Amino acid sequence: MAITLKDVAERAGVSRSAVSRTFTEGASVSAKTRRKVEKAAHELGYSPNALASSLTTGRTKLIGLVSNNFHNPIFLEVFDRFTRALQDRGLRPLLVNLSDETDPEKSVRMMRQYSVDGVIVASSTLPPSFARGFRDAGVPVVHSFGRHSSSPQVHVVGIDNVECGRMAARTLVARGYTKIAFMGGPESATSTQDRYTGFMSELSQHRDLEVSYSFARAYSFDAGRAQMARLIEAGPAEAYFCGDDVLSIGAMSAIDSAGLNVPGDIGLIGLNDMEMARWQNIDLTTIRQPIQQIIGASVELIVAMLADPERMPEARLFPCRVMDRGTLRAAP
Amino acid sequence: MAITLKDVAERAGVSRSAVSRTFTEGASVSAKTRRKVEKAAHELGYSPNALASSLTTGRTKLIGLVSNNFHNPIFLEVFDRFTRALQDRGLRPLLVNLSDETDPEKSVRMMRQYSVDGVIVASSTLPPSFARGFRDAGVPVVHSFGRHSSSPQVHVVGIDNVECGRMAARTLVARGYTKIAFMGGPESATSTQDRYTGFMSELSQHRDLEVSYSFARAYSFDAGRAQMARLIEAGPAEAYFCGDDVLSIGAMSAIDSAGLNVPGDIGLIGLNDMEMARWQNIDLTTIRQPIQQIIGASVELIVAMLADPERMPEARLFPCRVMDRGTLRAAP
DNA sequence: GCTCATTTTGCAACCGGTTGCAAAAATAAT
DNA sequence: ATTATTTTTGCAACCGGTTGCAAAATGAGC
Repeated sequence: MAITLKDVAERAGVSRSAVSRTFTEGASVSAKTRRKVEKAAHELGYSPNALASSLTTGRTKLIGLVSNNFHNPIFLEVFDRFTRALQDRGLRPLLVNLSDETDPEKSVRMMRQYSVDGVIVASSTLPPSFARGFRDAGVPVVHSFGRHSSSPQVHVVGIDNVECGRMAARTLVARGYTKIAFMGGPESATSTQDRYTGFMSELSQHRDLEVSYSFARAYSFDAGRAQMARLIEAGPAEAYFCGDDVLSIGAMSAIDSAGLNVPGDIGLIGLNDMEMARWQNIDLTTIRQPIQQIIGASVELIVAMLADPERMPEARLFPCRVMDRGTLRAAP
Repeated sequence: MAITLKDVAERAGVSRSAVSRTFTEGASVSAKTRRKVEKAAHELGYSPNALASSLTTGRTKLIGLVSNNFHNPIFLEVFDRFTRALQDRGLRPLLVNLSDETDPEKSVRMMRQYSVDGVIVASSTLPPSFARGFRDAGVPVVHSFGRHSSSPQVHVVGIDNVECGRMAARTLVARGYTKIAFMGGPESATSTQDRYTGFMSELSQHRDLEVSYSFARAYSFDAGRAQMARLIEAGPAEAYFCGDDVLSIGAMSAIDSAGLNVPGDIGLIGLNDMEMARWQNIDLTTIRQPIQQIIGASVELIVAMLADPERMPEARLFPCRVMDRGTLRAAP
């Protein structure tokens, strides 16, 4: 059915090696045979079988893109950017949706079966051990949006969530709020834990403030709305650092439904700065995570690992900054 | 480096064929050798190379998932559903982002190089000819969210956009609006064209109504907001059928910014019923597109084509219905 | 225990490419 | 024109599996 190397070779009247060589970068072929081969290939509509060649070269140009965040709008941006960045480098993303899969072993085996050249784990909630599973199996891996550590075991690209927590705390204090709180994402997420740590550590220096915290059951609108409704019921704080933007929007909606006003009655600051945060009817004050750079660096790193799999793991963290919009009151 | 069939065979003291057979469904192996092989495989941590086996079997279990809608929040739901549905059947989605790629030839060649078993084109804007390119290359293809025709050349799964246009028109008329308009997505999108056609054809029967139309430059928040701002400037209609939900939300924002009120001053009805439409601070009246069913049917069809590539192309259309929320006034 | 049917097994060829190596051809040097 | 050097070419083996076929092993029946 499909046209193979052999067909082209016969038509061009050369050996199979000659054909193979015309299609591989930097191989030795004379201009004359190259022309002959290209002509034959074109006439037959031949395109080389990438998978067959991967057998001998050991390269598939397949990159596993593993995520469990298929419900957070920001991940549409993430997938868009990742797929483009990979495509630009001639790599192909093999998508793995972890949403209902709990066993890390399974996805490791899966990726090995398809002999991907590398894996990008894009998740702010999975523990470092997950990415380590790939490394242990000898698969180059980069954990994007992951938790960093001083002695990283795998490449991590993302932000300093602890510092972001501090930044949020400082911002709320600077705006003169005295009764402030953390409304985090799921407690099991590493990003939640780190943001909590930073937030609390910064505030521990201010003995005059009333500080509290709670967690939503997921990074989702519904969870944010439900949690904020509970908080309002119990008597809310003046301002909240929400786990991320989508939680903030959920919280906003609950505040609205309770007949209260943002930022008049309750101030909110999110994290991510997803596209939607800029929508004028949302206009969320939030901490901007430089997605584009994180993804750029992630792809760069995975490419570097293809060349040198033994490369020492590093953590690349990008600075975040507050995007001041309409959900916090002005500084006093 | 990696463990191969041969390694397992040696360790188990059997032939390579025996090992291969224990790992292929319905092959003839005695219980005894199967035990030996499984033991050895487990000890070595062997997992078969899916790509190598694809060479002889002609099956990669790779499905190309091609889309150009990486900016519409609804597509996060779409990707989530697709990846899960495919995974559940042991298939792997190979993601192709068409956003900045214009040449269909190129993606066809790409898919052929990776010898995907089939392709799902998930797009409401690409013309039928795009999917046909795959079919012509001998690749099984399903066009999800695509335009249907009476004599489909490829499998199409989606909705009847013309009928949806009519439905929107009927709804607006039933609510007593007399000055109504269509604010479509990009004019080049097949979905826009069809919805426009249906909308207009339904309204052509009502000579007493004032009907107008315009198009936004994309299915996006910004485009919807900008377009509605223009319309308000020029003197708006009483109610709009917007190309999709994200356009509606953009429009809502513009109406809000102009100091007008939804649905008091301007009524809106969208299309899709994405998760966000249900958010209480958006609460969009919209026409529900049964995404889950569309995706289920798409995957079912692609699987069916794997078994029988010659299967006659069919169009599977699912009915839509109006989700009545807060952006249209009640019937008079 | 022997024959015959059935199951299990290994051999070897093949899938569609790549690549080391030595022979052949082209080019450069004398 | 002859020889030395470089480039191009084809052969053959290999990548990691699968599979048709015939031989070997097993089991049934007598």
